Amino acid sequence: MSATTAAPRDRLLETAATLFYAEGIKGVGVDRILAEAKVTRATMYRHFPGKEALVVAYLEREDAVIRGYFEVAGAAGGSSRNLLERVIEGIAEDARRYHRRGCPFINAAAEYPDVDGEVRAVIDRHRTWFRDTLAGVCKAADVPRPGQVAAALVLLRDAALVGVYLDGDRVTTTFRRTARQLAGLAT
Amino acid sequence: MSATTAAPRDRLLETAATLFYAEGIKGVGVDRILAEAKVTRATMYRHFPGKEALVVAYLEREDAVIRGYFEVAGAAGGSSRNLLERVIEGIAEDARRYHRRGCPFINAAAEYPDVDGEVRAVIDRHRTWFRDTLAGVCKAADVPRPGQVAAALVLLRDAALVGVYLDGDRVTTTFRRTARQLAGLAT
DNA sequence: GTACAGAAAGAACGTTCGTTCTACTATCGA
DNA sequence: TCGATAGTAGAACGAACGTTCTTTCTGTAC
Repeated sequence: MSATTAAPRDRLLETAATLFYAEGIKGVGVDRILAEAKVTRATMYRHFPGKEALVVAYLEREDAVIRGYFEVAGAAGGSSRNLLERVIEGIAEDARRYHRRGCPFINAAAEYPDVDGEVRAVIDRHRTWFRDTLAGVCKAADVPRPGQVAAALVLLRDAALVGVYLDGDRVTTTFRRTARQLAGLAT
Repeated sequence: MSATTAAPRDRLLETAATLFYAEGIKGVGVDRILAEAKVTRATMYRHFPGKEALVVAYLEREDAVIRGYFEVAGAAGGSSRNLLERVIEGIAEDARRYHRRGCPFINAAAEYPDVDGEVRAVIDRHRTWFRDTLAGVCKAADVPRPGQVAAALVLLRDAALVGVYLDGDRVTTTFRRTARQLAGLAT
């Protein structure tokens, strides 16, 4: 079972995602992706209209993974209050372990200023979903002013991801403490 | 008095700063900067060793502006508690009015993954200064646990800048409310 | 067996990238 | 007046960019 066992399209997306996240999008050329994915140019352009489509697919994949986290956490049972606790803990752990280079969506937005582009549309969809989902969790947990708290938690998650990247792990402590305080959880 | 009155170096930096912030760094070529600044290639390479030096100068300029804000606010007098209030208000206003495309440093970091590069060094210096300065303000204002509060305020400021860019002005309300609450100010 | 689709391989397109270079001109202090 | 300095103007560099193309191979379904 060689490294090229997976389907070309999957290798392409996997490689692109890794490189885009680690080195920035404009900083990674198509040639580089093709070489590391061991996929030829023609194959890539059969699966994706161009580089930007690859970027969109990368972000949509990222979005799907995060939605998956929430589905698993929601299905796991436990009280609503406990779910809120696990969400906060999950964000901190995710930042510390899997997103040491910051938030893929925030990073991509830095490189794509055009509000009307497809890239920004994906980012927008993800953020809207996240904000709404978090508000639902807060409401279910009987948090006073759930909308306000959810909005603040969204801010804090952005900050936690940026903070781990630029300032190191210690911000996760600040994130946990601040988030729990806002949500009215035991400190 | 034509548009090219200012010294070439100043025009260069002004133009580069505007373009880098508005469109991202890797997305803006040297040719573009030269054309809009009405400066020739040779002149640019006389003042700056290369594009990266222009990026560093852009970020250092941004850093200097923000330090200037704090100097003015500090010299203006008023109680320490009032200074803390003005700092929070200043961050919100700055995000809403002058940084609608997010934080220049966070955006630049998204495009420069190399921790050892000069770009990341400038970013690091800025963030360290900001964190320390904010801790000093909190301490002077007799905020309980000033270190913790300052750390949380840094997180919130990152989030406010990102939030205004990607979600719109309404996050400044969340920022103000959350920041004031953490700092123990009247809501 | 034949036909067809997907993938591999690689040449080539024109454009832009950052950078270097030469040559000419304007300014200003020594 | 001379010579250094800084700016203008524009050609040119090799490399990388994203994209398109033709050709060959290899399965698999009819």
